[in-house]
Amino acid sequence: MVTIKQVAEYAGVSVATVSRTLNDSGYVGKESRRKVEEAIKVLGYYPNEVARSLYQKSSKMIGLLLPDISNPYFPLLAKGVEDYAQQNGYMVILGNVEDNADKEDMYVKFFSQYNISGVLSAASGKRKNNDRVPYVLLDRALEEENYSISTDDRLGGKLAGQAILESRGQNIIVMAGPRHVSGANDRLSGALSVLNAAGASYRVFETETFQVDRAEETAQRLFDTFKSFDSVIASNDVYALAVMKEAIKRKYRIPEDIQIIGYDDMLFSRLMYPGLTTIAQPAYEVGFKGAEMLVNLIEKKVIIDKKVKLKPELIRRDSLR
Amino acid sequence: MVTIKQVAEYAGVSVATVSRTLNDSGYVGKESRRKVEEAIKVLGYYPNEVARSLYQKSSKMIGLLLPDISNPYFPLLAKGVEDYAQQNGYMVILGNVEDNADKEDMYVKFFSQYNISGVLSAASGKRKNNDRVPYVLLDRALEEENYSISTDDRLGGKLAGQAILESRGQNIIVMAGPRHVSGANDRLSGALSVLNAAGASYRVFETETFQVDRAEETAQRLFDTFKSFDSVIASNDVYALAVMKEAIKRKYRIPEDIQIIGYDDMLFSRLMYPGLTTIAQPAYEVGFKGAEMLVNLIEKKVIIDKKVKLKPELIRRDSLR
DNA sequence: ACTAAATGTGTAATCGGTTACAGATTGAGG
DNA sequence: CCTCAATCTGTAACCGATTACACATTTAGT
Repeated sequence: MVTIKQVAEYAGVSVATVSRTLNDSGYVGKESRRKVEEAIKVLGYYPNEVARSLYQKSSKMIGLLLPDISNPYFPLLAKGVEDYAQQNGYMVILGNVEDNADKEDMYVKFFSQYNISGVLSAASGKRKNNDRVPYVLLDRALEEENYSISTDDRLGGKLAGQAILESRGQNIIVMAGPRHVSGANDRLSGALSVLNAAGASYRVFETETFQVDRAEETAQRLFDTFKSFDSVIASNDVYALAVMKEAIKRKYRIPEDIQIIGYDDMLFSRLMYPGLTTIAQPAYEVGFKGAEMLVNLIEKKVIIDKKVKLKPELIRRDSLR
Repeated sequence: MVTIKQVAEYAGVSVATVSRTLNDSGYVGKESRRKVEEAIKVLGYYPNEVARSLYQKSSKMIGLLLPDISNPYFPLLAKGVEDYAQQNGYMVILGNVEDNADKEDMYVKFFSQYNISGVLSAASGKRKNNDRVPYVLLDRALEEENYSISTDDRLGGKLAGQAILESRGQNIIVMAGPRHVSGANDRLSGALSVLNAAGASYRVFETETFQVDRAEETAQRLFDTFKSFDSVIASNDVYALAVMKEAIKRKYRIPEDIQIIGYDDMLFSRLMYPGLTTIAQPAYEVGFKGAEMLVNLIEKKVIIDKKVKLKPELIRRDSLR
């Protein structure tokens, strides 16, 4: 690796001058600048970020904490983060924390060992942000006064409820996601508020997990528990799919006999037959805007909103009448 | 942040002694060790990796280059990498390179600026590995003599071909993935070898991309191009799904009229109705073993196989007769 | 022409670790 | 009791950058 010292030597100036040229800081004479630029080009020099970040006590890296990369929602979010970061000269460090507070702590410690300049967290943990590092919450707006980007899940729930009402759902099953996921509660309460206002008749089906492997079994249980219903508001697309599969297996027609609405809009939701009507969450945008907010925080720019809520959107396909 | 200097001071020894205690290197007296450990505990000290890596010219970070995180195959792979890394004290830096050689170069440069100790790449680019950093290829075993972990795609293709033959495919369409993806070629040639050996009649349908948004359109084109066929070997699960959807839309029954086999085994493949029979790729394992190989390379342990090929597996569900 | 401000440059300290080297102490063997 | 090796420990150099400070040289203003 070529160092600043070698550049200085080649250019016939001191390392300070090279550094000033690199960072456009302080005064640098015309001729010196030319010689330094020449040397940099000839030697193919680029600065060592480790040395830089040792002195600055901060590197151009941001940490991204995810509860589960294999859940299809998060890769999209990660892509948004990565795109913004990359465009602004930051690197993303990935941490898969699996709803495990210890793992989360471990990562936060790791991060600080590497002088990471900020953290983006979609993980559940309520960190007491005693470390001075900028922290932005993704998709988990807690009550406290921290920065966050999230989807308006209550609105999403309302949208789903409205869509079902508009397509004349009479006998509705509302699947409630796990209680400990705050977004799931908001969706439920949003949906119920609309249903209640319209005086519709519905029943709530509790599911205790978002785990994919349990989806099929849960769908079976739903059909076994409730005899007759004509509409299902699923807690997410994976469950919607499982319900759809079970419905078709049991010879119901979709949407004629049973209509279904999902939540998330995963890529396969439109590849189903019939296409799944669902509430799209702007996962990519959550990631992108989260990264933007974090970088602004790091670079101490003004931030208008501490808490940004993005709007979900109804995607009409064929699983509603 | 508490530094080694403060620890030394508190313990009443020199920084060298603290460092020796931390790294179990050189001689450290019993009493000194005790005092240092005490001080570390009291002060809550943990070493700054940036400083360490500046001197060592290598950090405990590995770079992971992915062509597209939003493609559902890669998150699983990433999880495998992340799990192994985390268990062995390494951090993972994510780079989404999108089949873009410039972006890949940019990342490799980024990585070297951060003294990254190794790179795991699932990206297409054939890097002239002139940098001395350990490099392991994931799922892209090139001819050259570099390290790699990949799936035996030829075998996967054969498995698919055999499965179709066993379920009495008469008139087979084989979808060829993009030519520039080496794995896609291997699958194709594997499938064809089996089909040829059996003297089966088939036609090859070329697709030029693995992009998800093009899947539906491609499936329509397939049906428009070929009048009659009873079996499809799809280039991956997304395409298999799109073909299934189009088939159902056109009132074909699956698997009675048309049977379909996919490739990858994505999570939604079993949530379809009918469940998609497919060739499962051990994505998680590719990631995990790749990380293992890389870490062994970094730590200069002996490596038995430079090129590891993992076996794909047939997952029987309901889309074959 | 004379002073003050603006500009240009190099030396050395600093960031927080690791380690070569030297000097001190202890212990074993003769 | 002496010698030599083994064991401990501290000082200082080093990793590759940034920057405070001192000093030199221009430039501007009167």
